[in-house]
Amino acid sequence: MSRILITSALPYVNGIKHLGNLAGSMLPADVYARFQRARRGAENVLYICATDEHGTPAELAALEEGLPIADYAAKYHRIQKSIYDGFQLSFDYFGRSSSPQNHALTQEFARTLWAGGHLDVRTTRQVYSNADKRFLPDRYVIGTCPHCGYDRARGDQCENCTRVLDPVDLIEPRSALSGSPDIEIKDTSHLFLKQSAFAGEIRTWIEGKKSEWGTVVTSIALKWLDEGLRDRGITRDLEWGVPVPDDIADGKLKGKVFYVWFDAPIEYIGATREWADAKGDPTAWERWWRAPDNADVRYVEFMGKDNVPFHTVGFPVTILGSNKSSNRPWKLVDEIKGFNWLNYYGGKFSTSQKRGIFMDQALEILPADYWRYYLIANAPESADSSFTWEHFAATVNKDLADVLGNFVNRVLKFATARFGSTVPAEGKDGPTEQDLAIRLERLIGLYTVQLEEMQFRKAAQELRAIWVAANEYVAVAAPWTTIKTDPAASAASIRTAINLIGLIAVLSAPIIPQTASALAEAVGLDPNKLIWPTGKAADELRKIKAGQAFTVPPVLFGKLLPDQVEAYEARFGGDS
RNA sequence: GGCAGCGUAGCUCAGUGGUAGAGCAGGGGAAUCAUAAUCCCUUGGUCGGCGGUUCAAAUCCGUCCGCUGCUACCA
Repeated sequence: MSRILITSALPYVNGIKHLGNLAGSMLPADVYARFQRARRGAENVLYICATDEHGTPAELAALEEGLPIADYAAKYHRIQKSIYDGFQLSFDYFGRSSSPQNHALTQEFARTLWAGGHLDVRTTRQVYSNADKRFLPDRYVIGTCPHCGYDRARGDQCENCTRVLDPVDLIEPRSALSGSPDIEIKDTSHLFLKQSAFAGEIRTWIEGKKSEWGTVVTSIALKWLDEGLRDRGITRDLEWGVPVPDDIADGKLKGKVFYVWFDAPIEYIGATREWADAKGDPTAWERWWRAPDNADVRYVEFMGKDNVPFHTVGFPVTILGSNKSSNRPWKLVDEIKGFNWLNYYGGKFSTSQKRGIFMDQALEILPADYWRYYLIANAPESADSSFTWEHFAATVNKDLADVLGNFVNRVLKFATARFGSTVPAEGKDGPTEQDLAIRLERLIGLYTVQLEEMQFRKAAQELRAIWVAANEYVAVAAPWTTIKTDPAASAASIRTAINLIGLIAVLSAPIIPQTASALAEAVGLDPNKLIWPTGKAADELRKIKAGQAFTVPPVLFGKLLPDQVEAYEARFGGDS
């Protein structure tokens, strides 16, 4: 059995993430990981994620909270982790890009790249703020736009006229942090990754993946290549980060750290090493990441479209460059699943404007499965998708409460009333059960293919179709009618219907794991041992035997009422 | 400005050359086990506009309009 390595883009440590981050990388990756574990065994799947902790925004956020950056990063790592636990994200390990493991790996990659001639030192001119005592990234310099006169233009781009700027273009430039005009342009040296040398190799690679990867990914990657790959600075003048080792460039870069986009993808490997160390098997990470021991590993990355350039160009250059001088090459990604944006009422989720829903708030309102189902059924796969409370409520009420929840409830309540609390033994399967099995076999096949191909919207549609098929079965079998004339037939229908609940638990588990566990427990299955169906559907419908005790779980999904929807809109800034 | 993606039924979206599809909403019916839930049937679209290629275009090409995003020192 081949193994699958899964990573989702590292959430930035800067505060609490909103639902867009969940929908566009972590949640689909988790669904895929859960599906693959059920299919090929948990030991053949490794799902890795981590907080991305370096960079200017984190340092500034720490200043704002009055915390040392290390404490700030630790705090938000902890907070994010607990929220992801709440959403049932089943990381095998959730690491930190500031870990010692990542420091070591990042420095090792840099040394190898330096030795291989893939890095060089260049002097750049950078804005320095004397008041803030730090270099400022372009966007943290503000001033008057030379083109349109907008007086709060940022150094990278004017938000008013959308023109791309250089900080030196600005009239009356000042620091965006302190507002101080006491800034100057200073020379500073940085390491550059010679990406341009890899343009041909990257293009060949991307072209080869064109039919396999989605348009979001390949079109963004090819756009960068078409515009010409530029070499990229991979160090910064900051305190917090992975230090550039002294043995690179004769110590000329002493005191500088690597650019967050250099060390963040390496943390995929770093976090795997954290995982290996944590479980006391310190070389286990290499069996996933390095040839030849990882020959059976397929590596899949999940990310939003903003991350695509770094995963199709930057990180691959790091890997390919290092591999040129290694007899144990690093794993290059096999498949990239990219997502568009989840919008909020057609606009962006916005922290500053208090629009949209943050993950901690979402969990306060409703359990994880409500969000997980909605976000997978409406995943921004082919285009941006838009969250509205009306749509959310309609989806939850119809699909989860009416179609799934009510099915379980109607079957188990009727069964308890007529047959007690164990699965009845009477009666035999007939043509109705055969029809059901034929239908399920087809639906399970379609659903499995969609999950395997990571078509999440379609997968959710197929899962829903399975729930509908369950309702159709009981409507045709009508045990409430047959109970009057042919109690054995009624018993057989109920036995099949209870097995349907068990099967639904297995099939639903990747998307709605908490509900799946509740269903499994209700019909006497071990929720930790749900195996993906591979055999005949008819056999799947006979797994739960006569005499098995079952319980009626509390109502699985409540409905969102119109006045609640209105209240949420008011609270979260929805405008309908 | 340049580039990319999108524009299909009231809503959310499939469909990439061969007689327009799904779910929801709307309408009709059945059933009464169940969270008044379910099941069946059904109304509804000149596939953004215009032009072209083709025996045949939602699908390919051109052009225009609209929405969204990206444009490399935010990540």
